[in-house]
Amino acid sequence: MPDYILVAVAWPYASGPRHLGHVAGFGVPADIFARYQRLKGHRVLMVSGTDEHGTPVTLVADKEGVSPKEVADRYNRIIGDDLYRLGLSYDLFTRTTTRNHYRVVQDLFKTLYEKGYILKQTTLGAFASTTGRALPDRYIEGTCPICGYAEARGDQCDNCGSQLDPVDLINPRSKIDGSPPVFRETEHFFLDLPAFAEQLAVWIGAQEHWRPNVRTFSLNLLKDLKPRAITRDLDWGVPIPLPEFADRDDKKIYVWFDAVIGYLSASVEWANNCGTPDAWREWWQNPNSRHYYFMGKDNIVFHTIIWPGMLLGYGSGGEIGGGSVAAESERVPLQLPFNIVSSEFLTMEGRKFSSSRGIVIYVNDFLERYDPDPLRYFLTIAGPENQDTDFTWAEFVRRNNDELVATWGNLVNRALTNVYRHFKAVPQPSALTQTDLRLIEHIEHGFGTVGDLLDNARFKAALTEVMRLAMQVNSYLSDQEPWKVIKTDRERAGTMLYVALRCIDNLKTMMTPFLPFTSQKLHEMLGYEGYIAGPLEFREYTESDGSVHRGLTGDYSGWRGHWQPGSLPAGQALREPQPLFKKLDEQVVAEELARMEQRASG
RNA sequence: GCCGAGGUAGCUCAGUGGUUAGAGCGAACGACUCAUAAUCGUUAGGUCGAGGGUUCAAGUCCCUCCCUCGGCACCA
Repeated sequence: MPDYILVAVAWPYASGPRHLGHVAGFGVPADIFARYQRLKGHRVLMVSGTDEHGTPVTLVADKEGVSPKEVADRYNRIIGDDLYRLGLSYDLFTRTTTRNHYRVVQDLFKTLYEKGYILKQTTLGAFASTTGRALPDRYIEGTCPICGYAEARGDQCDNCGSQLDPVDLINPRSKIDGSPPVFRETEHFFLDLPAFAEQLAVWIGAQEHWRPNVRTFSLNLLKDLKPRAITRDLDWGVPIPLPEFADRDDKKIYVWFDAVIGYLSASVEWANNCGTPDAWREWWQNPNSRHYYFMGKDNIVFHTIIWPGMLLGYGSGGEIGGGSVAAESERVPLQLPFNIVSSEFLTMEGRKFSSSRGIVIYVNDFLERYDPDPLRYFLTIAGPENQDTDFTWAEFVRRNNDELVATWGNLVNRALTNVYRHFKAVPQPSALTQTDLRLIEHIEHGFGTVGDLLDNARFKAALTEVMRLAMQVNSYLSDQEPWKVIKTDRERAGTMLYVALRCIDNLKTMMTPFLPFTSQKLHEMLGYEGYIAGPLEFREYTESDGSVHRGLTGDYSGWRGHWQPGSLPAGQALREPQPLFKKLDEQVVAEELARMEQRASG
């Protein structure tokens, strides 16, 4: 494996609080991966931020009578708090409204434009007759000209499935205020995707390590590539960096064009924040680095076609800056993605998440009442890794009580309680039996098997394997019965408990990517000092124009943990054991369902 | 309509052409009672959506059909 790994996490959209489906799709898997790779000793750069431009933010702002920036500020804070509380170990979680981001986005736009990959075309656009704002196709509804369905969307009829053009709708109206739209010609910039079709086909065709659905889906898209508009008639976005558009408030860069560039701009910002402005090049201009992107399946096209197309087009041209500027001949092209880890969707009690219908569990709401590690456990073991999966409260309670608490929590608790009661410290082992050695070896073997699964982004299988190992330690204890042996042979009982603790110490390391909070707690109970992994922190960053923004970051270089068998020192004093997890009352299910019903009807 | 994904034990899901199709949970029985009434062991439970085909061999590959879900590019 290479030394430099970029963990690029999809940017949550800042039009509202994020729900469990969002963090299940990209946040938790990405963090597990990043934490694991750091424990392996690799240089990991994990970046993301809130995606703050685009129509939905302006709609929320209009509705509340505030500016889009105020909406973005609010949800940037709420989402950042969510991610912090979930322990998502970003090297930088920033936002798309920074000067740095604008500068990098404009550089890419300009470079692509100068190289001829951005074309200007005139199209017919819809605008609200009331406010004059542009209406994306999705925000127009009317009667379907094909089947007569009265609530067809501007781009597609949900009834007959036909693809539509909003101009063809009968009796079209704005979904926002019901007024009829006006159609007029408008000029836009288009990314010339067909120019990259051949290169993309060769590249994607060679990515046999991608999840099959990602690869197949992307190859299919290539069959019919069209230039894609990368500007919008909107006042909220990154300005178009061409003289005739610089001061225009009615046309900005399309939110998705700027959002994917965030991976790069956040890396550049991170390097600046660290006082090493060229450090981002170790990931982006290093042919040996590997870039992993984490997202929900709805974002695949942006990460396998559009962003790679932009990167190919940019090549070694332009210079993003942030330090020394290399001569053009010495520039290295930007790295393409190595893997696109796309997840499916999480549904909620059998239904699609829907904020408007109250079928939703917001991350901040969830974390008010429950701990982050049980949620991380559930989202990993039962999350939408390969197919849509369903979140139900009954299943959450069961997974927590019958799996997490019963198997892993109880193993830790029973072992530590025994040791603490009789020894207060890691017992000094005497000669180890064949059984002892076999168990230790078997658990240590897990670093290989679990590690391989994590390298391949098979999080569910990896966690299942760790749980299986925990069961074997439980089995060992039940079989050896140190609590009986101690009455006649204190030395042998101490040895058994030493064996169990040594296995638990190793399982703790394997659990750390999945369950960082309780692993840290266990780390301390085992008598260690310092952080096995963490902590996260918020910092304020001031830019050249004086604007200040908050970033989620952390100094992860001080992590004590290593993805390898530990040598638990005999004699190390333990701290008094506490349960790692809380057992949840069955009543939680009824309470939470009632809460949801109330929200759905209210 | 087109494209794609799925349909495997009561539930949630693994399964890379090759013994008798697996795991966890649930169930039954037994053991243990150190531990958050947790744990450990044993057992039961499946014509792998239906029907054809290829093959020495099919849950796995091919075809047809049924059912569920997703995407279809100016929502992000």
